[in-house]
Amino acid sequence: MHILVTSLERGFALEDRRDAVPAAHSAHSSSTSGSSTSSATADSNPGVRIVPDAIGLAQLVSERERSATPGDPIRWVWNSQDIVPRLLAHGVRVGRCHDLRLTGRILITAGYLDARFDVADARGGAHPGEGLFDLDAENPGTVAATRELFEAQLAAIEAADQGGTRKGALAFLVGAESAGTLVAAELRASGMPFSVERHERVLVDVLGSRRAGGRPAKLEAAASSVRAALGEQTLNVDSPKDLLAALRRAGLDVASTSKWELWGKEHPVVEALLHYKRLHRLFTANGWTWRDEWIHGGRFRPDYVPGGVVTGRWATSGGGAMQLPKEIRSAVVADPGWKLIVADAAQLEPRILAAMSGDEAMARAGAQRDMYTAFVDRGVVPDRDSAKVAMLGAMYGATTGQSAVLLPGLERVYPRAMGLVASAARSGERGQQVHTWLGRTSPWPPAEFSPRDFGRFTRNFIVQGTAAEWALTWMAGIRQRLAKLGVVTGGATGAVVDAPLEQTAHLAYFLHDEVVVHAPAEVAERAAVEVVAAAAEAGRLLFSGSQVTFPVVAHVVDSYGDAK
DNA sequence: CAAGTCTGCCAC
DNA sequence: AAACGTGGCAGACTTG
Repeated sequence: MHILVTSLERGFALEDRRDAVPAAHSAHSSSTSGSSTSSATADSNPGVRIVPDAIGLAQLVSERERSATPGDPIRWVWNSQDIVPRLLAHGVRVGRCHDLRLTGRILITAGYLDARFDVADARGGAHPGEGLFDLDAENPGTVAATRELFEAQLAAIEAADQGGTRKGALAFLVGAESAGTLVAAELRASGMPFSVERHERVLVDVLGSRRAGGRPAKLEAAASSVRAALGEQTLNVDSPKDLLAALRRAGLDVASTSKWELWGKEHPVVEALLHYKRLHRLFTANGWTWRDEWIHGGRFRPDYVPGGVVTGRWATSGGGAMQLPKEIRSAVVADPGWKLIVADAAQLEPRILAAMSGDEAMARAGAQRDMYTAFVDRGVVPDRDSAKVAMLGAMYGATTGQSAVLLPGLERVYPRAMGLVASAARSGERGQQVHTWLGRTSPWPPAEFSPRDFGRFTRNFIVQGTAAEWALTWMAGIRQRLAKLGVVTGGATGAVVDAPLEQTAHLAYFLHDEVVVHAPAEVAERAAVEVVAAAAEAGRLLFSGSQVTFPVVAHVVDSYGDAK
């Protein structure tokens, strides 16, 4: 059963759809069908209900979720960005949804859906200028417009999947993308446990004590060391321009002040400056100011942005969540009586390439626990480090350096895999679109573009984007599996809605190919098993028949810093 | 002086 | 002044 929800400032409208699979409809003749449905009102359409606020909606959603059964599941249709966080604020979780905004973006980028259905424009298909998600109780025509948008999306997905090589891939992608919105909202709602005390220990150890209005002692000392090494007592170390000039006066042949350029240069200032840079970075990016802004109530709550990257990867907004340096991960600590499960997928992108290319030889390597070691055993590369560099170079489009040297070896042994990324690169160079495994489509190049650069982009897009699809599938599976572990501190088990986030094992952090789960200690080992199992299941769901495996290393620890 | 751009570094 | 993909962010620097 589909249940369509539109939101507004003062309340919500909700419409039941009893037909799980809509009958054939005229998604592309909205100008006529729209006029006939736009007059629908709550009175004339008994399927439409209007609730005054988020609490009312939460109650309704909760009731419907409880009534759902495995044989009669509910799929909520909405802009989850607007609605899910408000439901979570009232303690209500849902099982499945269809996100209109992210689905629309996928379909429109691919050219499967007319751009006039773009939710981002906040216009209903048949009602230009009318806010899709700005429903007014006196203007329930918006419900009809939203329903029309949904049906147009379903029709576009159906048509694309019929024409695609793998039936149902796009529908699966839309489901995974939508599930991602639920995961993202729950990640933010639950947050990652973070110990201010442990963080303080790191800062004091590395930087010295916090000093009101000033810089900590060790940071100042490091700056002084740089000035001393350069013999320039008044140098402003934080000014790249001044620093570069000072370095050159000291006889260093450098064109910038960056680490890679300093590295290896013979001069006493190098070590001092690299040390200062490390301290300065910690101070500015993850120091006291960062903590005051982002850590509240023992939780780090970054704002995850599903689909925030063109490839389908997530982005985050605020707090630098996806750059959390290893240096401060020791401050991520489980609550008393709880554990963290830190899990990361081993060599995810090479495995993705092996699976999606159907390269038998690479798939055999991908069936091994350590794919890179399998490359070495095969005699493709001399050592494991070379294997890693070569694979990354192949997926990024390296043309020089060590990885480029190793490429011919890879091409000889793994022709189909290398051929796939080379083909994607050629498409980009010609200004064409490419597709991930599940059918996410790359954007068109800008009017002025460098063929070489855009080729490298599309080369990487297919692998990075498919890896993101695997990760979405993995997390959606983890979410479902953790919910089944049930409520430990009381209440019923089973239905998602009955497992409040704060009381049961939940996802706490995500980083492309890595997750952190926060779980009561008594279910931590079981949660770790589920995380590993969800990875294997994600592999089967995406690449049924492939021998490539997706091993996950899961550590049950008290602190993120204790994992590897 | 606010807004935009550049530099450099963190993550994958 | 990066080579070799995707990002976010702080602080310096530039511009209107």
